[in-house]
Amino acid sequence: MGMEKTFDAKQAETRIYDAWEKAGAFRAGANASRDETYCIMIPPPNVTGALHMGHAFNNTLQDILVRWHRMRGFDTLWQPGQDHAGIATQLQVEKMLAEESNLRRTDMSREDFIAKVWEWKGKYGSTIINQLKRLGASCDWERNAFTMAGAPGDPRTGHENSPDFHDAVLKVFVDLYNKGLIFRGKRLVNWDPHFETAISDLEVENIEIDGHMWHFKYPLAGGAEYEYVEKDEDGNVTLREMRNYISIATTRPETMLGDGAVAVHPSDERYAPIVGKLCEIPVGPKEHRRLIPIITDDYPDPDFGSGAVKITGAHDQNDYGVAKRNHIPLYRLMDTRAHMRDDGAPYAEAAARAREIAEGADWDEAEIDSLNLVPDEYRGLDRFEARKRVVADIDAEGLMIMVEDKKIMQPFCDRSKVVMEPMLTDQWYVDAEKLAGPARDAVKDGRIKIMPQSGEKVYFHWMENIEPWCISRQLWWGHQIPVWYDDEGNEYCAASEDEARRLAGGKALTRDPDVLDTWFSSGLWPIGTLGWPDNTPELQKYFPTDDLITGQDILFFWVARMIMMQLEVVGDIPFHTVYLHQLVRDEKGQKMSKTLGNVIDPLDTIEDYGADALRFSMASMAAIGGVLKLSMERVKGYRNFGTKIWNAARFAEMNAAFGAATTERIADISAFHPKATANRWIIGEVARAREEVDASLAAYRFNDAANALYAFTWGKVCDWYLEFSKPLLNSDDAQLVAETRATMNWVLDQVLILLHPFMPFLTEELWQKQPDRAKMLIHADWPDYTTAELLDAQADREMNWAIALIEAVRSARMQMHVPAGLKIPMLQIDLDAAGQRAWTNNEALIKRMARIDSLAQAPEVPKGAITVPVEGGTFALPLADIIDVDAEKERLQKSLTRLEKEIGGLSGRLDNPKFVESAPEAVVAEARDNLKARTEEADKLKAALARLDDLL
RNA sequence: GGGCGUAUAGCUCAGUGGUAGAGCACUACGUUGACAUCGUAGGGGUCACAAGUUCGAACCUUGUUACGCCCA
Repeated sequence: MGMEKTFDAKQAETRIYDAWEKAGAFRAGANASRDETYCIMIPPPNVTGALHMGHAFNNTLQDILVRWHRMRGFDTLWQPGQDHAGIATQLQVEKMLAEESNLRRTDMSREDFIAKVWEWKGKYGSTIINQLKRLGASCDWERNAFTMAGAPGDPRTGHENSPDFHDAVLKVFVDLYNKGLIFRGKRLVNWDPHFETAISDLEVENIEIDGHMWHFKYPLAGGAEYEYVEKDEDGNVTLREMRNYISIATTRPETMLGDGAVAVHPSDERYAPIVGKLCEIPVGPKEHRRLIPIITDDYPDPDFGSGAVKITGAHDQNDYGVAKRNHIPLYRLMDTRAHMRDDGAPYAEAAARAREIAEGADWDEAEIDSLNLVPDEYRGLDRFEARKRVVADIDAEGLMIMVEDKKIMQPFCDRSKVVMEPMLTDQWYVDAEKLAGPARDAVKDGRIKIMPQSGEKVYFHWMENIEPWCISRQLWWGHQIPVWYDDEGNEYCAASEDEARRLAGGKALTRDPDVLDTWFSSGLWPIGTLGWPDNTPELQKYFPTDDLITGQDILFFWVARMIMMQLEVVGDIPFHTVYLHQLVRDEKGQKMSKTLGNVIDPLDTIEDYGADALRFSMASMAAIGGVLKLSMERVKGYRNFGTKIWNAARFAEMNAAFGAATTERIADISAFHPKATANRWIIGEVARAREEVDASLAAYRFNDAANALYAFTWGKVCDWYLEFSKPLLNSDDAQLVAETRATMNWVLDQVLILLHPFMPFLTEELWQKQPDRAKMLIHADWPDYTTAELLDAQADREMNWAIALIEAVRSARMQMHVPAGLKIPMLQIDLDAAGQRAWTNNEALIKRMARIDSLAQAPEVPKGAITVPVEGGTFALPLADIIDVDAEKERLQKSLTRLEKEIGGLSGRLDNPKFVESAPEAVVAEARDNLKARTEEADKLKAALARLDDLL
């Protein structure tokens, strides 16, 4: 009963994975045989997540590194876990509640809602973990961590052994607060009107959309007029007219209601006559039109639009800066849903007060914030509806100059996809600038290496322009901020309410309702998962961790913050190397998105081609800094590669060289010295492959490692060695048969070992077909033999000579249309000693593979024979009956042309005295050798061509 | 507008100063006892463009063009 013809991935993968898990093969320290540790922290997927190609790519690379280190005997930990993903998870649960019981979050208490979230997490939160298992990820799942572990209400399902992440997060908050690195302030934040929470700068996506730019007249107060003069570059007057207004352009007319000023550049002569005067916002009830001052500031660009801009400090980042500099009030127009405010005094009252302020009355921030300057008829409207109404009203009054269609950049919230609204609110901030210094230095001085190197440049650029990090979110699902307030608004920051009350001297306290940005907690991932603040054995052993493999897109979100926070909290770097990879795109290079419909689900791919094929594809395309364009054709190709390996093993098994049928094994390769050149040769090739794979992986060149394995396994083992082995295995020489079986058995084992990190399932399945395994392949010992030990230079030369001869004969046969099955005689014209030895040692396999039935000596190439030049000699194929003279001439001429081109290049270089002088000796010597060899070969071809001419 | 990149075979991409590579696709032939998810043999390149450095440039420098991503 032999092996099947193909590997049944569907049937085998879960079985094998279960066996690994059951054996505890992934546990921290499993298979450790040395003191060195190796640790990777998984970028924690969201509990709401489902595996996409980005995860598949990211985790394939991690798994390759982890398996490689584990097999090499490092004390290895791949720390898994999940992120509580504040907004995403809250949204998911709110949706579920709405569908199931038509309830809104606010219909229940915060505690009850949180309980629902935990319940949801217990039910659905492990989806992605099971998917990672399908991919073959060898994480230590018993240590699965969770960024909300230990928070109130945690029932501990799915992360039973996670350290109390919550405690760590609160401790860090309190510490940073006490060091003055966390502060609270009223600033303009990015506000998500859908989720009604602040978000950080990084969570805003600027997208260019089709918009409009409206140009309006802001009439001067009291009907004043001025002479408006426009000049061209040379100072010639191009327009001169009397105006009673100033022209203002805006993409957001609804915010006009909150204008606090109109600003022009101080050097702008056009408006010099009216600077300091008041103008009227052309909207709202006529009798209460608000007046605002015309001021100067460097912000307006005189060449853009009219050169005058309206300043709405509470609803635009740039305007906010201008307003702050010029003491312009920040009038807030919208509520948390970005509807026009519907609170406070009637418009007439508010507008009257605003007028006093514009004319110089004193004011404070609290008063300004309470003033609702939305005219009564717009109150409660959605901002976009308000925009339409404002535009229509101004137009009706004849104050609209024009409206341009324009591409505008609009900020969207990356989660809710609604237009972000800048909003003036109280929020908590981390003083990121203070944390940035040490984080920058860690990369600058090389303690942390970021790959590709361009990532470092991007990192520095961001670090040098870093802004305070807004960390409070107006959500319920998350780490609630550990700050309490007394009746007078004093803050008490402490890790527990008891502690806060002690600080407050027993006063009644209310806790800040906000929660922390999810990235604040994931920023503590490296230490938090290892049990910090307790000094656990794992923390001592695995921290700092080694490699961080993650997507380029979260360099700022996560990587930079981890570096900043770990350095601040424990004074050490979180990892040594950051490997940033690109997003996975479709084969045309487009982002995969639901709207484009080009999403490839990795689970479908695994279903169709097996996890190994997907993994190998990702590895082979993971060039440093490259874009990964995934094509199913490629995955299919690597599925075929798996089949090829499978069949190589099958062949070996049929020949008693693999599996249960194995008769010969090699205990110590360095003490094994086979006789046959082919056996000696392939052993050297294995050593080459091992060195190449190790060197590539050490340099994070996954593609080089994968491609080296592919070329070795298919191109050397299958294409040549297995073919060479056929005559050897059929030999009458029992000793020869035995050594070939032993060699083949060893070679296939090495193929399985070296490929295991890339294709763990198929290789483990094959490995276990041989019953005498001491350990599973996942724990097999990674080899350390070298070419210095195992490569036999003479065998190498001989086999390469034989391969070249076989290829030359095959090529000649094919071009002469010799039937593939036909065995033909060959003549040896001349051959040096090395060639002679190579022939004698490998006669059987050369004859078989070139389909030669006999070799005879001949003094010269007979007329009508085909010349086959090789290194150190010439062979000929007497095909007088079959030969097509023209075809042969064409064949020879083609080779000759190619050679002559090469010869031309080589001699050109060698004739140049400067080349001989300046180039390294080795390069010159190589060129000379090449020239000599090429010239000899060309001479043979010329002679052959001459003989053909004789025939005619 | 600023920053970071990319441009090499029909496609997707490697390429580390010494004269061009892989996979897929394509063409022809082929079931010879591992494998047709295969084998054998082929065809295919002005390395975006221009200038410079160098004995020598796909590779280093500068500029141009086109495209991508990030930030405003």
